[in-house]
Amino acid sequence: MFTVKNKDNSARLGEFSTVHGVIHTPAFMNVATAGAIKGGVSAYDMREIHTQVQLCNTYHLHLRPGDETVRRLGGIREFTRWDGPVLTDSGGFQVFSLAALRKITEKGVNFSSHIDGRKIFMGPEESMRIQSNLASTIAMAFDECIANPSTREYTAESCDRTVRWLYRCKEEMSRLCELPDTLNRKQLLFGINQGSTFEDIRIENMQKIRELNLDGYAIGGLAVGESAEDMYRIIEAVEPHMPADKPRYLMGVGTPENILNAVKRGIDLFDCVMPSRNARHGHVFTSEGIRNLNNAKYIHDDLPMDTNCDCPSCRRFSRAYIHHLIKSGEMLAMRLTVMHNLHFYNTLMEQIRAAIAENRFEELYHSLLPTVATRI
RNA sequence: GGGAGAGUUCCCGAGCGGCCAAAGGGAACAGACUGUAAAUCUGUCGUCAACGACUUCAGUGGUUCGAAUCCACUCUCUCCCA
Repeated sequence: MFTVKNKDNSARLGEFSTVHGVIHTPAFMNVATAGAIKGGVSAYDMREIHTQVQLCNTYHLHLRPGDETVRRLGGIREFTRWDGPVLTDSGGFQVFSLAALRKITEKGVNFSSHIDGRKIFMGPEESMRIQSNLASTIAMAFDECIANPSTREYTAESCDRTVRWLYRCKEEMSRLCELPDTLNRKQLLFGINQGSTFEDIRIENMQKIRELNLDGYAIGGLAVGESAEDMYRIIEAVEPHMPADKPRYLMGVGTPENILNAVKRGIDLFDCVMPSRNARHGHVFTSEGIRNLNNAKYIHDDLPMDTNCDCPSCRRFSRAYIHHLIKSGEMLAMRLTVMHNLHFYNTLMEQIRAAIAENRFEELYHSLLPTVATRI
């Protein structure tokens, strides 16, 4: 059940009620691909950094430890001890990112496992069954994330196939939710819009998939190499065709700047690997801009990573200490920077929500934009 | 005192007459990262007025058209025997 509480121009403040809790939107979902946020952040840390939703991956958990295993252990929420909402990605992105190891047919995709090279098949039905076993709050449709650039012909052909897959996803999900021993019989299903950078294909695709009346809609296949302008252009083109009463999720995006721009254009949900991955690599997002804590200039810097931050890391530790931990290869460095970056993203979303509630989103947008992408 | 071996660019370590400013690591410095095959990857790493020039392979002297590589002596270190 999704309700829009307030609209500030196109920016929306929403409440998304699920069986596993309410998600206040706009929200950033914290990526825990294999059931944990990389960098040593567990479910009990996630409350401290204001996480609302955990995102896990169908493909990874299917390979290891196996979705049947997760099911026997009570589902992904019980398994990871994260009691809030969980969104599972369908494995569709792996169709794209493991491109060298796969073959796509109408039925589905043959992958080569990145772990041991063994052949695995995944189609819409397999993806739904796995996600049903994982018992996430929200399942994503099995799609093909089209590479950029792609030809018009290939894009059209792939989108049509993804729509056919979507029908199969919905049917299989409905069937699974009817089964008495299904762990989450209220599992939600989101459809995914594709169409590369072709506005007309994007719109046509959106019109087709909204007919299925799914629980939410995602825009996929962006932030895969196209310019930010192209990305915003596509969002602007598609957004008017997305149901107003359903959550809208921009998959895999992005930088704080991207998020501000997407919220401004009516997007409610985000996820991205960037805050956690960049943190592991020493880059932290702060209220003053982006810092690279690898840099020698932090050797004697006794201030916290972000002087305006009250995350567990900034409340206690200095840039100099974290710089030293990075240089020494201490895993604590990653934990502290990852927690900070996710806290930064999660509280950025809180600021955005507060601003929309008070009809001052534009103001926030203009005050944040100049610093958020600056390297310091 | 006798014998054996070794000294290479910040460190470790290859090279054993020309293709050597010198492999490969490490360290250091910088950069990338957008539904995570990523605690990963890339670049720089003797000096300079830099598509070229200059100074380097413990030191000094020599052999050679040409030496980090061969010879002599010196210094330093390691090991073995007394």
